[in-house]
Amino acid sequence: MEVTIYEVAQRAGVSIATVSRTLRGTGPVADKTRQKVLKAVEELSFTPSRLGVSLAEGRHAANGIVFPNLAGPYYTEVLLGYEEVASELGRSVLILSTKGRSQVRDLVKDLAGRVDGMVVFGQTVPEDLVAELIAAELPLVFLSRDPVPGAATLRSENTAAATRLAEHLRGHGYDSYAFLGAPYAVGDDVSERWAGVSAVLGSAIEPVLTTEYTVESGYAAALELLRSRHRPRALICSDDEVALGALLAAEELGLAVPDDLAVTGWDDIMAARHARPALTTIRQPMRELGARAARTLDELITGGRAAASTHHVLSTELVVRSSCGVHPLEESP
Amino acid sequence: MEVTIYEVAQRAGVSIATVSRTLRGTGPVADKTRQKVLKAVEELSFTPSRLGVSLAEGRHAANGIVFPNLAGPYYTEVLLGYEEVASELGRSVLILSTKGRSQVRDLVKDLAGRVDGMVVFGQTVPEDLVAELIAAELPLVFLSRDPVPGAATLRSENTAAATRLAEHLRGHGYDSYAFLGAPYAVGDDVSERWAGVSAVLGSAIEPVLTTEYTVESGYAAALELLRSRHRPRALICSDDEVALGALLAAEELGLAVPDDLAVTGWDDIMAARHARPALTTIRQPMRELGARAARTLDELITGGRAAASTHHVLSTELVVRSSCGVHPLEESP
DNA sequence: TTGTACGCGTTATCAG
DNA sequence: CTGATAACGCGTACAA
Repeated sequence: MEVTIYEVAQRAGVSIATVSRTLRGTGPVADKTRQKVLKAVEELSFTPSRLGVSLAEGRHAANGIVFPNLAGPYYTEVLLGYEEVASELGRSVLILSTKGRSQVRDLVKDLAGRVDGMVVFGQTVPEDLVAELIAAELPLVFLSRDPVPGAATLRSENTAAATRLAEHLRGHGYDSYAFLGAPYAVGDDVSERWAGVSAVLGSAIEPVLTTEYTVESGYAAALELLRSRHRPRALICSDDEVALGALLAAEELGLAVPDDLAVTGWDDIMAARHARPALTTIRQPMRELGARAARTLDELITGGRAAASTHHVLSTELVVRSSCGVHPLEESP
Repeated sequence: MEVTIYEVAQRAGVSIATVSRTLRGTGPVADKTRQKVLKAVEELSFTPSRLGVSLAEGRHAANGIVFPNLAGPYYTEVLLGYEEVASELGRSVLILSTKGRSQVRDLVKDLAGRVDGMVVFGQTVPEDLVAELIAAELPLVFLSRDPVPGAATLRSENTAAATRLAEHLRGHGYDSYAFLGAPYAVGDDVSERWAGVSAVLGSAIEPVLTTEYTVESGYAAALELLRSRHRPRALICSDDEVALGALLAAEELGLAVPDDLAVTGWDDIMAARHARPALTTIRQPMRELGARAARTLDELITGGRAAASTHHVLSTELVVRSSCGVHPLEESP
């Protein structure tokens, strides 16, 4: 098997306590003794068992993060920011994607048993399980959901941005709109976006459902919509991938964007900038979201329950490109 | 703290052995006893400590995966395929990105201590550490690197695809080429791609270095190259993101693609399809790469050393779109 | 400065 | 069918 601390102790002619002290720098060790120990460690290439350490220390030195879905740029950008900070803070990161999984409960509980705390995207874990985890006092940071007592939450601003976007489009003079998005739950990002745009556009906009937030489903939904009798003049999509699908559908139908049809997205993923026409969208600080979540979680774990009631909202930015219409003056790369 | 098996045993009026047997279904338990135990478990909402289980079982039921970088669609697509399969096989997944980290050795060793095996992208871990891990008999699957004795390897086909691509471009009649890619090491993907294209194009192609594989560095390198006196007629980029950057540079210089300049990428990420002109590229089965890696690793862990010498190469596909030139007949979405 | 012995939470062997 | 008890690998009071 693996070499244990006992073998090291024996070889160095000391007790395991001395080996532990030497390696961790806790407590005093005579210089000469230290040398013997380090020599034995070197010769046996000893590495303390993570399991043993965790069991004794009573902590995992690891965090988890739960996504609805690992496909697409949005979540992976958040993950990037998260992993970077978590790793910097000396914590390993475990991931779990719930997409298409039947045993979500078990998977989440298993994950919970492997970490000192975790970040959870809204709408990925059933509410009763959420309550269970909070009751167990597991440090928790939720992303993109309404505040929960006993856990920190973090999200990007949606409603005000949606308002700005809607007003911008109205400024182009369009008279009919559609909002393209999959079924959304109360308190999630998309419901907030809908609230923002519908507040401005009123009865001029109507919601249209896609099956999911992917290029394919955006394409399919847009195709059907654009072929219908009441084709809207502008399409506000709930995320960039849906918008890219809409662009594809427009192209297939021979509709010019933005002249025949305006299209906007949300998130500002890489492809948004490279699409032609380039996509007008709302930029979300995805990496920052992940990074902040990692820091907040760390505070929750180390600092105790103090930070448990922090609820932050990161600001977003309207990025005007060309898919929403022609702009004589403004232009943003 | 947490509720332990002892409390359950006490409450049920049995020994911890009986609790364990009941919960795991190992060994016989009288029906009546079982009921008592399950009741106690329910009332205390007991969940066995993962640490205790792992220590006793001698396994983590977790795997790791090491990336050079979590940014960009390529690695995250691989991760997606990996996580899906690993999770299905009942293994948690730990991730580690080495990009910009100073203590890679320590991070990798720590990860190694938390898992039953791991997947490692080539060029992320120093060779001596690789040897160390193999010597420790840790099950290992390498991605995109030359075979290593003692570990399985898996990669996408590069050279033949590069040859096909080069021949296709030559068919367009171009006379001068540049290959855009960051410094590459022997045995990595990009060196194989260069080998393939240079074998066909000979002295008509010359390598140009970017600083990394990103849109930004592709843009910068292309800008400089395209402004030089000997502007090539075609740009073979080592990956799609570099190619997207090149497209941006061409646009800025007023060069029409493909009429003034042909551009090709590699990987077929989402943005490749949505760029205008749409990018001709080599499609790599990224998800499949991750999925296969997870399965191979599982075999290594469970099946013993049998599969340790498997070396698979997944096939790739030339995707002809419009950025490489006008095609009277062929066209592929 | 060093060593002993116990605790951490399971699983599994071996008597009964 | 059930119960002690020995691992598993380490950290650390406490004693020396």
